[in-house]
Amino acid sequence: MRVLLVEDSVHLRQPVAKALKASGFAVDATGDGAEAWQMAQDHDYDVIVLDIMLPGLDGREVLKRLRASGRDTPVLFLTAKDAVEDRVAGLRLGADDYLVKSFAIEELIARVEALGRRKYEKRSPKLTMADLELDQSAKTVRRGGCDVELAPQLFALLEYLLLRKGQVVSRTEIEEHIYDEQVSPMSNVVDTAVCALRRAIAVSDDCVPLIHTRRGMGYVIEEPTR
Amino acid sequence: MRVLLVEDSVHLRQPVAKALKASGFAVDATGDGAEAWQMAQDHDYDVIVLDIMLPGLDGREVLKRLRASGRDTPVLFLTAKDAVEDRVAGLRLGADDYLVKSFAIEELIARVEALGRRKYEKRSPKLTMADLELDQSAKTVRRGGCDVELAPQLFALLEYLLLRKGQVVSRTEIEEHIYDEQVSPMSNVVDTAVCALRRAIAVSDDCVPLIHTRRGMGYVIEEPTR
DNA sequence: AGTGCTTGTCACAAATTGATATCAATAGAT
DNA sequence: ATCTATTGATATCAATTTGTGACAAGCACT
Repeated sequence: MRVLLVEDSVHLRQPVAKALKASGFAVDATGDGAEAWQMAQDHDYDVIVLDIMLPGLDGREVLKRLRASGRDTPVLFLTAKDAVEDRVAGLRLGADDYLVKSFAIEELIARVEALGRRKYEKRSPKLTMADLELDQSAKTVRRGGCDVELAPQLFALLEYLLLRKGQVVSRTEIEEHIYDEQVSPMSNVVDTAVCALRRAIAVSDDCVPLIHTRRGMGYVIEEPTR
Repeated sequence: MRVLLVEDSVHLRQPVAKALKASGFAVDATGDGAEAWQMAQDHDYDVIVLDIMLPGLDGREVLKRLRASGRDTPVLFLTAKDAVEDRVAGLRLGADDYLVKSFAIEELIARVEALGRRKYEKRSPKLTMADLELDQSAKTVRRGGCDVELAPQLFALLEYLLLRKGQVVSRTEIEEHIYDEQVSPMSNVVDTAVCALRRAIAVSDDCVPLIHTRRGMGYVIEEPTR
């Protein structure tokens, strides 16, 4: 999942970005409203964390433009004040959630996770398919009763595939959701990651393969009905 | 929109129910956890507002059961205390939002509306014809409940034919849409592709042919009405 | 109407091209 | 120091292309 973090105070932005990354998100961060708007146009983020008070463009304005351009990316507002009318106004503008500053970082994480899930219409933090089970909040994976340890990136990949199970996911889409900005173009990171993930979730010899290749299109994770 | 309100304190339940009704929601209210669970099973609510502290079943427990039974109804938690770990736990259980008691009623309304709206905003683009179904974004095709795997070019061809269903499409048009620019003039790529596509979507022996040739003109994809 | 000619269409197989899997080595992070 | 991520090279595999022959439909001429 890829998150855009917009917050002008470096003292807040840095630790938050770090914590989000530690939770397995790909994070792009900026402190400038106009730049944020630009980035949001360039990429379809899974969640946007948006400070209201910003240099350049105001957070509200960024949200307004975003909605006007038809994007329905979940947005979490960061508000300095606790005034009710502010929150209500934010929600009516199309924000999905807000936090009052002085929040605990773990709470922000939990909310960003919840919003991310919502984008894919999943309401439970557990993703399953056949004998495979992934718990988004506990960050654990089991296959047929066997615990599987996945490196963060592989976990993120599996999570993304599961969120879109049954759908063919292109390399580009994977790249954009799993990795943040610095991705070198002509690289086979995705291939390699898929290869590693396949091996990792093949817990026993008689394991049905779940991740299928659609040549020229991408990958699908699908029930082995066939 | 139908809302289930679960809150044991009558002093809170009554005015909230009234306000929700005034905003145009159909409201069912109860103060008992077990009863709430029962009601949630009987009816597929658009939003559930759930107090954590409840007689009978605990709010958390209700949510857990709800998710376990596969319901993905949006849930808004009402928490008495402002303890961070409580909120985090709730969100991790699959709640979509929460409010700390002492909230303003208009804020609750705004949030319930936001949650309810979401449910009806999703749709994946699908092209269909007879028992054939093509999902453009998932890049999947089904024929009469059977998954069909199509190579990229065949997929593109079928997509194009479906976009122009009922119309006769010339070879040249197909060439121009499916193949970028350069195709050697005297080539039968299109014929070959159509042939392959016909075979691919003939999933069973008693399949009506959908792609018809118009001699000297091109191809049409049409309902077998005739 | 029937016969043969012509042209458009279909189906197959072989060849080409291009995409993908996997490995091993390096760079980076914890 | 160990684990993880990234890269590039290579072997493998599958989709697409191309060429060929058979086939069917339309046409003209008898």
